[in-house]
Amino acid sequence: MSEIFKPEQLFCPTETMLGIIGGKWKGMILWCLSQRTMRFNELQRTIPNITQKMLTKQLRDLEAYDIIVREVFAQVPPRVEYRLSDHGETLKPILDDLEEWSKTYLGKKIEESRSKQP
Amino acid sequence: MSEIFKPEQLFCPTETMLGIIGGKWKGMILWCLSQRTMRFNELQRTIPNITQKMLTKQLRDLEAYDIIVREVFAQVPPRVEYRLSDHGETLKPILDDLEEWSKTYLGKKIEESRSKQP
DNA sequence: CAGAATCCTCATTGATACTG
DNA sequence: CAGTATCAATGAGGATTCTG
Repeated sequence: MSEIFKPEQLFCPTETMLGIIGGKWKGMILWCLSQRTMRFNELQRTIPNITQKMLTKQLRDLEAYDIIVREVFAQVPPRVEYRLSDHGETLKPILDDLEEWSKTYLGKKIEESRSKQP
Repeated sequence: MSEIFKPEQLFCPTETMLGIIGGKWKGMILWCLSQRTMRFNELQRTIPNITQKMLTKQLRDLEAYDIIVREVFAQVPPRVEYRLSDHGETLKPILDDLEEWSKTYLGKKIEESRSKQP
């Protein structure tokens, strides 16, 4: 997943997708940016425990995949905004579905564990 | 992702989801099993380069998440079949959407790279 | 056939300090 | 503010051997 484009490996579309949104942080970053445009520090404050290094790396990856857009404002102090690209926007319904499925899944799981230990 | 259930960390449904279908192999395994029930060796022959250890581990994970069902037939030689659980079945439309999105994404990417190097 | 057990490598992640 | 740079830890994934 570190090399951004390996056409030989792209025979499986689902794997491509998981390469893009997978990992520990990408889901949360995309969720944040699907709400609105955010600055670097906003993202870091919003996402618990993410380090600067990780946030930077994930943002660079997503940018390379054309999922997000990085806009630099030439001013002091520096200001960099991140937002979903057009590509990224098409991802939103998918992410919503994922969220919906997960909620249902977790709901059932919690129900099950409750009925076992009353 | 190694510990199967950490309720404290499950506040983010999307992350849960990615924990379930993420990783290098789960996508392919789920895709296979969404086609039909398969035996261990069938899966290994179908999925390129996966080792026994990895296949075993991923299958155990998916089983623990209640996404697939493992059925053992008491006979010699041993026979074990894997199939999607009811939970897993609800995942199919999502996987289809992921595949669809990825195809479109890859299509645009190939188009772009073609127009840059004619 | 369907694995379990062991040992190993290397990419991902993290902690910390520094900077234009 | 928005990053780099460096070093250290972790764990996913792999190679190989063995077994009921």
